[in-house]
Amino acid sequence: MKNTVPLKNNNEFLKIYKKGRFQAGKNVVLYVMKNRLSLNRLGITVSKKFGKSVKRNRIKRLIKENYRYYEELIKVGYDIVFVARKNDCMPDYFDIKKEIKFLFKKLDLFIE
RNA sequence: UGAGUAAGCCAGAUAGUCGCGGAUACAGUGCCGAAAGGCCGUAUACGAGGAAAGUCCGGGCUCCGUAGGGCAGGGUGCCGGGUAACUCCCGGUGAAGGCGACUUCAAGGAAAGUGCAACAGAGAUAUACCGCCUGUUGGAGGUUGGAAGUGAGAGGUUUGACCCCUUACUUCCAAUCUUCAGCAAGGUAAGGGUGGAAAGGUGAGGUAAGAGCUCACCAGCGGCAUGGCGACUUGCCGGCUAUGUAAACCCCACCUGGAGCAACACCGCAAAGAGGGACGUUAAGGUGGCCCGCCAGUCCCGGGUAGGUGGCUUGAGCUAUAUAGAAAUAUAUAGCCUAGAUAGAUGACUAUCAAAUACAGAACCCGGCUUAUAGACUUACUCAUUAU
RNA sequence: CGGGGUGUGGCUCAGGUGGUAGAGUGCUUGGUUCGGGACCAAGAGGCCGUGGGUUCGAGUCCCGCCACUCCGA
Repeated sequence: MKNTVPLKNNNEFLKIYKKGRFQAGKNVVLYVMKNRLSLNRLGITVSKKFGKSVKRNRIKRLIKENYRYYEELIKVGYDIVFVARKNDCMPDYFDIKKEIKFLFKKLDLFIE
């Protein structure tokens, strides 16, 4: 991931939840805020309520993989946070892919 | 063939494309830096589990100055062995369950002492309500004996009265038996009916009625002998009966200082810990409950950062073989190096295999236990049925 | 990652020393009132988080799980 660094601090997450734009999907919620850098910063959050550690790791990996797929197609200079939502059945790779495409479109992040 | 018991093993594989982590090697007159080095790039091999989980035990390691003794507290609890250690493992003993293979068991002491045992029941750790028996008092009835009276008969003296004998009936007295009622009386604990439990069980003798009162067998207790390292087994003898509960206090034996890698050590940042104040050798303080012992300093106060490095993976390690042992396990030899992250690396897609799906993700490290778990396989054994 | 704590009527909590599980509030019914509230009386509602064990008998004692929650740089 060339243009992306991970987002680490808790207060950065809080800032994005408070001031950023968001769009909710079935399995994930996407928060987006402009930063003044020439890169994107990515954060993924999964709460303990989602499941045990295997499930939490699984959803994180699926989101990361899909972000990697779309990375070159989206605009630069944003903080992006994904929040996994608890659902009855575990989503697979293609569910997440579809949903992330939909969310990016809604928040107008694709390069024209 | 069916049903079952025990032990063990695997935890998708192969190929391709993209992606992640640390390690090693290489390269670029690349970027940052005074340098050490870091970042970017390429290649190579490696990269979660049988439970990584729960954190229930044990140990290593680190710090608390030392980690000593005693008390308290906590833990363990049939016997022998294994181990660094254990609440673990192996083998055995006993008890319980199963037709059996086999499984399960916190399995020391209740005769050191204390506590508790609701309700029910006559009575709850010994008692005596009912009952049974004896004694005694009274009533009723039967039998026997005696006395009196009446009637009848016979006899004697006879006019008769009267006397004697026999028999029947009535009354009274005594003895005895049966039965009923009572007793501030005694004996008894077989029977009643409650309860989880009523001071051994069954049968016979015995007795006024009964009772281990006596005897036989059984259970339990003690002693001796036998076999065994031992738990214990088997046999003989003795006394004659001992409620349950110790996952109630307790007694006995053994073990046990506390805290945890967010321990801890070093570096850096910061106006600043190389600071200030208080107490002190008769004392106070520390030793994470107390005392003794020991120590020589101890205690209190105020700000910020929450960064980096080490600890961090070569270890009670893994594999193979041999030897010792019944086994757990130990020893020897040879070979191997097999995650080490720090917001936290293993993922995605395609194809093939009949199918790829369970529980589930290392965080200082080991040995166990417990719990979760789709499917597939191997070995040994038991029972039932059929055929030979 | 490590160390603790708590689960009892719908809700907030007692009971923890083995012997029929209780309080307040809420709910239902009746009374009182013209009606409501307040008040009075009666009642329902619990296998004490869950699975075993010890015991004659566990909410209580012991062991294993589950859920929630607090603390530690």
